[in-house]
Amino acid sequence: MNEERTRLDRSFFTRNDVLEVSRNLLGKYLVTDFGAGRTAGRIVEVEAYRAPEDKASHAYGNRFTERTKVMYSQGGHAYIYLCYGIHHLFNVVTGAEGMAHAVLIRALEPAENTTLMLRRRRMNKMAPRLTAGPGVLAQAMGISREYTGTDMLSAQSPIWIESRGGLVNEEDILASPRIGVDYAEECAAWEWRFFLRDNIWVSKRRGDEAKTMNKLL
DNA sequence: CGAATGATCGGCT
DNA sequence: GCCGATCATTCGA
Repeated sequence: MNEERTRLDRSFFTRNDVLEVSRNLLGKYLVTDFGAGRTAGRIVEVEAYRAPEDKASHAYGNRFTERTKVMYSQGGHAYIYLCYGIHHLFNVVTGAEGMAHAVLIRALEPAENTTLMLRRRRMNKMAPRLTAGPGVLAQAMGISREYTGTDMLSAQSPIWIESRGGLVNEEDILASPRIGVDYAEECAAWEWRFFLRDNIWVSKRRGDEAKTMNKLL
């Protein structure tokens, strides 16, 4: 098995098709190193947010505020914000500068230094709740909103994404509506959540999983 | 300046 | 399954 580690290059992120970038992120590795030890996880669940027409996106209608300005930067930057006053959600900015597309990373399969990840989550043993969900995976990886705007293509970035050689088969990628965007009217039905089939680290929420499986199989 | 609202989670029933 | 936590952000007065 080819296990060569290669950081994704700028052109991976600057592509305009955020749905394609989202699917391509499955199977890649999110890595952090803040000096106290490196942690890594394989990306198994993502959601695409496509500005400006996507009502679920913070940049819907090209809304530009202090928080969302990061979304307009060049692909490869990190957009991190606080959700429900508690959880830090990590997104990858994609597209050219000026396009506010983003991919929310929703779940990871722990891959490296699970000891440190468990400690950050104040957990004693391995369980899906370590990294199955956007808020908990950020906590496990040590990611907080102070890193929003970080260019992950910069050599000194403490957060980056790399390939470790394994490929994902297209038929192992399932799709469903995105989680928690019921307010987004017609956009709420768009099946822009992508996840790996039969992977125990994919987040469990709502009963839409079985329906999606039947529909796609 | 005040009020409403989340791209959620985990504990409790 | 339901519900409370908890606060940055946003928008309107």
